[in-house]
Amino acid sequence: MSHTSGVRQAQKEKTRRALLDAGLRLLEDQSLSSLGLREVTRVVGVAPAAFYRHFRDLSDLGVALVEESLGSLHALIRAILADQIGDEERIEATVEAVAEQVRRYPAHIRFIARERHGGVRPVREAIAAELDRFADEVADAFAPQLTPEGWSAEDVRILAQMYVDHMVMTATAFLEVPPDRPDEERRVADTARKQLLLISLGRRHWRDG
Amino acid sequence: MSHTSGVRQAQKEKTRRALLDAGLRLLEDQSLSSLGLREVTRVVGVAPAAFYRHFRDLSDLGVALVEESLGSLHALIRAILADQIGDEERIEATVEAVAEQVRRYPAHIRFIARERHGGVRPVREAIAAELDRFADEVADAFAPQLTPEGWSAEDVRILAQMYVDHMVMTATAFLEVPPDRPDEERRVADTARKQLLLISLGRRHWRDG
DNA sequence: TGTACATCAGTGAACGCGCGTTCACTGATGTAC
DNA sequence: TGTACATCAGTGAACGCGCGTTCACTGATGTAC
Repeated sequence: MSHTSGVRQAQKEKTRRALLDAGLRLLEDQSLSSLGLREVTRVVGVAPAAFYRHFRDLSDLGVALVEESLGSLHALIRAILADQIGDEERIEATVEAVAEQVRRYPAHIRFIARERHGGVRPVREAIAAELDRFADEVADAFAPQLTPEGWSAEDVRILAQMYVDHMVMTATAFLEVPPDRPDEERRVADTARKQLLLISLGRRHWRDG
Repeated sequence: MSHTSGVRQAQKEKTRRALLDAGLRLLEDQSLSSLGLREVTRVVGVAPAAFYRHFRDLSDLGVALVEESLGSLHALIRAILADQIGDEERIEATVEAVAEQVRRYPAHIRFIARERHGGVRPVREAIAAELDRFADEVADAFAPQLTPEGWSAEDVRILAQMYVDHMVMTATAFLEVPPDRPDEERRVADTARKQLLLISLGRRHWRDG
């Protein structure tokens, strides 16, 4: 089993990580379709040709970044959904979790926001697929409560999609807050909470509206 | 007043339009930061240097495209807001208007969606400024009804922003429908209407929630 | 443990190519009288 | 209306530059015995 423990393997993995990190860093001020392969290898300090030992091309690296970027968010959402808590606490927890995620991984979030509708199809498709899986999970978490209230599966899914879209929107709103402006950050959080509350109110009155 | 009527002036304007159209067309499958100046002039059939008679650089052309892209949408929204009609009819009219706009100007809408968080700052800022003006207008249209109900100006503005964001979201959802799939298009419209209805229900119960 | 051979991540030089920008120019359009 | 000069949108050649990709290579790591 030299595959997982060798020195060579570990060094290769280290270079791969460095390429991903350099790519992500460079993507803070440009989009994937204008990122250069040589630019990435220059930051890492390896020869341009070394890139091909790890990725077929830059869109391949982009897809790897999608998985990494949405992976942590995914785990986080699942944790919030699992908790059996009331609407208002859930809203509070969701907005705080999104804020924290943006604080910790701003480059990942920016990458997703930028490339979601960006110029590189495989990356766009990877993001769309991940966000769809998100919405499915949210729908599964809502179904036990809403189905007995008379909600159809389609309507539950529509609501779930709205939550996911709102989360992405909120994340990008946090991103646009300049650093060291906690007042603006609070305003964004406040807006997000109110919007979630509005959706929540709509949901409660859905069947009697 | 040779400025508005001369033959020379008219020909210059024609070339400028051709550059904008070529740019927009090329931006259907790539993002602005990877678009080439020579690529644009090649499509138009002029020398690369001719570009500089019309725009300083490609991000300058991008900003011009933002104004053009959001201008027509702007007029359209104002028309919907001006009509004194009920919630459900307004939702119907809004979704249909967005669908029609996407059918007519798909490239413009795609451009906005792509560059809203894209890699070119001046363009991002132009889009953000235009969308903010949208939200202001929507807020102004809602205020007369909501203020007497006890809504604060901030909350009206938050609601307005939610509508604008939802419209952009719906537009991009329509864009992702493959051509000649009226069934999928209907599904997107249905989802958009239900989401707007949910927001509308939330709004009605805002003050007694 | 020691030796001989295999693997393969990273090198460095080379390639052809298209890019953005500059410049002096041309010739049709515009203006003054 | 006709003439002489000014303007300026578009030309075409030239420039230096960095790009992505290829290739045979090197030398440290891994494997078999």
